[in-house]
Amino acid sequence: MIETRYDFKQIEPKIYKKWLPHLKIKKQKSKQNAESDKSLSAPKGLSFGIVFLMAPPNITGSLHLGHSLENTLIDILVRYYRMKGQTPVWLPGIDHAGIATQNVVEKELRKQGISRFDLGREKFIEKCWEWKEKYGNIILDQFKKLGITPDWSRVKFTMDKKYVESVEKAFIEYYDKGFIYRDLRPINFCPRCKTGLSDLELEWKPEKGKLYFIKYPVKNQGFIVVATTRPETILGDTAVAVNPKDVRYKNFIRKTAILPVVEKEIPIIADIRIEPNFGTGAVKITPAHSIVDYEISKRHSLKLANVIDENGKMINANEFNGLNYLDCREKILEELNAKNLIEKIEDYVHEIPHCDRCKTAIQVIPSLEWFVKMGELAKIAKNAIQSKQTLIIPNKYKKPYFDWLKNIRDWCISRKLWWGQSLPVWFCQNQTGRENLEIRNSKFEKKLNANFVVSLTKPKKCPLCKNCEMVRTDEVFDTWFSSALWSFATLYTPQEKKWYPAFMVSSARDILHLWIMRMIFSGLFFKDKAPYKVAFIHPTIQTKEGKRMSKSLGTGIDPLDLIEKYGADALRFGLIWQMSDKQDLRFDEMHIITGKKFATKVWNATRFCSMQNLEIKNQTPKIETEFRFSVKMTNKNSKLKTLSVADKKIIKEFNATLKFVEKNILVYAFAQALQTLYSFFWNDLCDNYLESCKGETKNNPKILKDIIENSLKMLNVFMPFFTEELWSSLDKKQLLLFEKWPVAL
RNA sequence: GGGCGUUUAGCUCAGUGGCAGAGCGCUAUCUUCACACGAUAUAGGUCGUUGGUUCAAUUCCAACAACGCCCACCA
Repeated sequence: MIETRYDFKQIEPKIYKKWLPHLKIKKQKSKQNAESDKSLSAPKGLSFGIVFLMAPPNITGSLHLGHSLENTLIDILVRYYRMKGQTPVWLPGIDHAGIATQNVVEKELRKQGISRFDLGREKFIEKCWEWKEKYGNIILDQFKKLGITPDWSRVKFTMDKKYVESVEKAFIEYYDKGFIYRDLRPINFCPRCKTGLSDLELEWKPEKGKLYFIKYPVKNQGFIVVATTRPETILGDTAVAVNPKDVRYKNFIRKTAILPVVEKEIPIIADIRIEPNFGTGAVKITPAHSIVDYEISKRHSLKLANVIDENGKMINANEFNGLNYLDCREKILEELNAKNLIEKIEDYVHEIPHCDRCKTAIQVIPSLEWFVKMGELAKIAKNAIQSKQTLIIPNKYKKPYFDWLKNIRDWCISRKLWWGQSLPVWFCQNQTGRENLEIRNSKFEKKLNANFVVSLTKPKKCPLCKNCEMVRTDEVFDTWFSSALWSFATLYTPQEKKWYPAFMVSSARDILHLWIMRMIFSGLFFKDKAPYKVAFIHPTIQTKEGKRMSKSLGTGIDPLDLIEKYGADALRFGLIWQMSDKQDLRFDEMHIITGKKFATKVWNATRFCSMQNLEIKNQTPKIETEFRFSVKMTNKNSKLKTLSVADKKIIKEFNATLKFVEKNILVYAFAQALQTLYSFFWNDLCDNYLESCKGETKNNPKILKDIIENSLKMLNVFMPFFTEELWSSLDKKQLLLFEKWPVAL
């Protein structure tokens, strides 16, 4: 007997407990798993095993709606394939998220008035582990509330011992194959986090400033005027550059300018990177404090003059030493003014990079860091998509993927953070390898690479000086270096190792480059196979007003609140209902209400059906037996007489719906599938057919039962909880989770 | 600066070379024995702007505009 009301708050947790023991993939059924069912149309030209990778959420806090959408859509596929008799394997996990987690833990400490430096490195890392234990579990619980069905016995964490080992091995393999080098070069440095950042971890914001036009004296030729926003970096200038085609400066090229204040001779060079139409068309080159200048300086073999340190203080700057760079700017301007070397000052708004995580303005300073050469890897990444080893869906994301690879820089993979996986690099204590690094010459690289060894374990004897106890570097990996290996580093056991490559991964588009692309070339580099066949990019969830959803802006919506209010089924319905292949999704709560109402509708229709059947049973038990054959009756030559016009109509409509839903699930058009199912159930089934069953019933009652039960099976992949509950109310022995996907009637 | 996307009912969005659709909201009626989280009926749109192709354009093409996102970073 079916209850009159469905109480999701009570029932959802109860149902999840029923599923839980069955989510563990015990044994891979040898041939049955991959490619067994030919009717499953894989994307053209692909054969596949049904392995899904969860994009491991950061342990920084709780989940957001993007996670809910992403994992709901994978769950739909997983449930679908499971009902199709496959053994889908969905591998869950969480990410240690180096800089992000370090920052939230620091924030927590700041509330108590302490910094990580007060605590010390070791204690701080302990705090991070405590954080991980707490929030890692919270996140997993949140997923369970959403009703998703990964194999929870295989949760991986990017700082698991085995995982870290894979990361170290990958570094060593890259290093041995010549893909990794160490270099002193300007990097984006966050003065607050005290670490370097990659280009992808910056946030650009406009800021009001001044553009100073400064006269640099040229030997025997008067002046050349350069425009700059940062006069203090004059101290680090090693050249003035103009565009080779710029006729105004034709006679200045290869001449010598006198650097003001410093009174040093610097060359005037020609480089195509200089834009003639901006400023004066002449640019001061400060290789140590500008990434673009550094690139120019490399082409012209210029020296690196480091004049600002990690704290924004002046160094190697004589009388200016120790000054904050802004104070230094004032002094320099005073001096230039005294010498009448300032032509003019204009107001100027320009984009300043900030730390993506803590929003502090970035300083560009030279630092010794580790880099991965991207040339070859970019080719691998490009080829994987071009050769269709991996499909990016929707197709439109291929273009940004390729564009990014065109002008790719080498990847800085070291971070000077505390929370993370440290590099397997051991330093000799008797050779610093750091002398005279400002001078770029043939000995430069030798010296740079003369004082360390790359090794998984500590060398017993220092191979360099034969004498010291080597010390492991305290540098850690960029989190993305580690998560780039996610597709195979999570496979610990021999059985798990067979699950490479996976079938599918899904993410929002903001990590297409950070994660998706890097995972693709990493997989191909280390395992010779692309890590998955399908990278599905789902829309980014915005507020209803089209604003970014973010906790700090107060525009975020907690999925748990919605589950509390409407239930997980309704949340899943609402998210999928709104999902299109557009790049954004403006989230509106009303669609969740629609989901909630729909669940009630289905609940009541099923209840009506079961009451009808009960009546039949009680009154005329013989009819029921007769109707058992009804499914077959629809075949051409069978007793069509027992079917009414309405019966035939609803069967036809059901079959069309089934076909459409299945087709759309397989092309990731989940919203279309769900909307079709919705209107079939509500309009065709409830409004028309079911109404026609009332009164003097000429319809075949078995048809109603069949259609409702088969609809529940289809609905189950979208809204698993209440459909499962209904199923058990219908006295079914087996969980709906394991029922077979319906076939046409 | 380069690229991408969006623009259809009050709101969030489907959709189509030939009477414009859904959900929510609104209005009216109905507590009829599955469901008021319901039923029935109604109102609401020159389908961003301007041109072009076509017998016919909301749909195809071009330009423009607004909004959003990504990439670059010009000192």
